[in-house]
Amino acid sequence: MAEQRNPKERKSPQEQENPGGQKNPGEQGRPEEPKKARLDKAYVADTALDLLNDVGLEGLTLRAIAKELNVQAPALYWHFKNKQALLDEMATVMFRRMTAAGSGVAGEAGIEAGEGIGYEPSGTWQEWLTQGNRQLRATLLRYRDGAKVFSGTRFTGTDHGAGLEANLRFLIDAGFTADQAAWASSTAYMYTLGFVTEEQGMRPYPPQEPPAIDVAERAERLAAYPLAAAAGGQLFAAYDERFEEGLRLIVSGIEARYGVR
Amino acid sequence: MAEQRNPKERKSPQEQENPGGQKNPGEQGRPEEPKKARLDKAYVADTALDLLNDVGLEGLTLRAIAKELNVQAPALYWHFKNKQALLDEMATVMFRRMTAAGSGVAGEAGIEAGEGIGYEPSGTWQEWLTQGNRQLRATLLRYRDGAKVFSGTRFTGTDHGAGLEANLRFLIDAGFTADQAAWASSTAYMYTLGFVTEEQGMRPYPPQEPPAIDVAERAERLAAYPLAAAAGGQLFAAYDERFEEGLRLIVSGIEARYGVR
DNA sequence: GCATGGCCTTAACGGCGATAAGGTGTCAAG
DNA sequence: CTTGACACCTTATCGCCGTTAAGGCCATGC
Repeated sequence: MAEQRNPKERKSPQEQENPGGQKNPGEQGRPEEPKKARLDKAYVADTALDLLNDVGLEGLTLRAIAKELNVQAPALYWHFKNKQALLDEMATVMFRRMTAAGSGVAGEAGIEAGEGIGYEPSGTWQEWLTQGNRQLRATLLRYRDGAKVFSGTRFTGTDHGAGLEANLRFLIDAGFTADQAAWASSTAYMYTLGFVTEEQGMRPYPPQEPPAIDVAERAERLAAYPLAAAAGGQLFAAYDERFEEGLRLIVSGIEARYGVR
Repeated sequence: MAEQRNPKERKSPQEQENPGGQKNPGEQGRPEEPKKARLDKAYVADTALDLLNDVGLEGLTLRAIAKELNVQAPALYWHFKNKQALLDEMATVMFRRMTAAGSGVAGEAGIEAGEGIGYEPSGTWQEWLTQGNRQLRATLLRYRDGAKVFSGTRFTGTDHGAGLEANLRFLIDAGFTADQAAWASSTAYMYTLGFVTEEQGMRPYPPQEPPAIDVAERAERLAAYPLAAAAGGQLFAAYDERFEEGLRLIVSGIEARYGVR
């Protein structure tokens, strides 16, 4: 199944990989109403991913997706056995886009870089791991509820295999044992996923201020707990710095505990 | 709101904190069919939490909860403005149960110990943090989809305030700055939440073998990626040890980076 | 020219969260 | 003792969800 698409823009299946052949002959509808384009898995997943940013996960219904595709909802069942399968495909697309930017991160359900394109091992393992998890976070943040979609998924293909392999390889080559490599990348992965899940739970989309929780109001409610109130500002804002600091803590821990610098 | 209930068994609101007063007078139904007991928030949340372990989050419908309570579904709207409010209450109950066992963990939405009962500061900050996150994981694991219920929640009360306060206080007393304390506990919290979310996504409930993913089958699929396949065994089993190792990594990182031992 | 089968449509089902409106029992005021 | 108010629950119903069944259209291969 050598399915590869360029990740630039969402295209109908006709446009992609059919540059010469003329399908869809009886073009007689109004030009305003986009003419019905044959669907395929990737196109549907792509469209759904776009729609996700508009309506969020709870608004992402099959009917809404179908409408976006100028199609009736049951049509989707020709391409996916159920909604979860569509969500899985969406997560796979997200994953491919992340790896397209390169760098490594690995974990539980398989989350990592590589996948066909050349993962270029370069820099220290610290940079590799940090950059990989940054990349993961950035990818998840690109989509509303991205972390939930992602972690609700079980990867079915072997897409993640190559990436996980590359990731472990890199760490092992840097001097870790296989177990240590797995532990290290898994810990960072769990942290990142947990972080972004919370972040997206609190933050509106698209990422912008003000946050969903009124920091001032919260401080008042917690007046009896000065430290907690003070931490509130730290905790509900400055996600970027907090994420980076956590990553640094984990990297420091790996260095200290496994003695690999 | 000095609401404290012993966490042994689920009790109807009549039984709890009404030892003398006689409500529900005309007791004339069959003893087999449990007589309709007046509801209240805590009783409903308690029942829903029990039901959660049977049916999972996606099976936890208002109608199912109502049936468990021998009541019609709309009755729940008298006590909760909507389903999310019920889920919030459930998370609060989980939180209280965790703190009843004592120890500290703090994070984003507020997750920590204390709450009325005396949090007893004892031991090193390393033990405090480790034990707190262990406690958090154990609590989340007690309920099917516990992590999802928990992290989908925004705490409304000030329940978590006292605990967060205690947690930060402990770390600051141990020698951290306020920022460091917040970063450290937040990082550990994100890790734990991410870990258990993934763990519960992979594992059936109740926690038992075999895991949801066939390790052998997976290894075969990933035959081309020997490291990844080998890591699969590590990654999909032995959750306890992996969690502990990740915690150790984080604690080591805090020690190393902040220089507090 | 006709059958085949891939892809989509229309129709409908059961179940969901939620709302509206009305009943019933408890209890304090008169 | 009567009455009115109000807390709490019921019945009926809404619109939307994911999903299934059945059938129609149309490009293609013989």
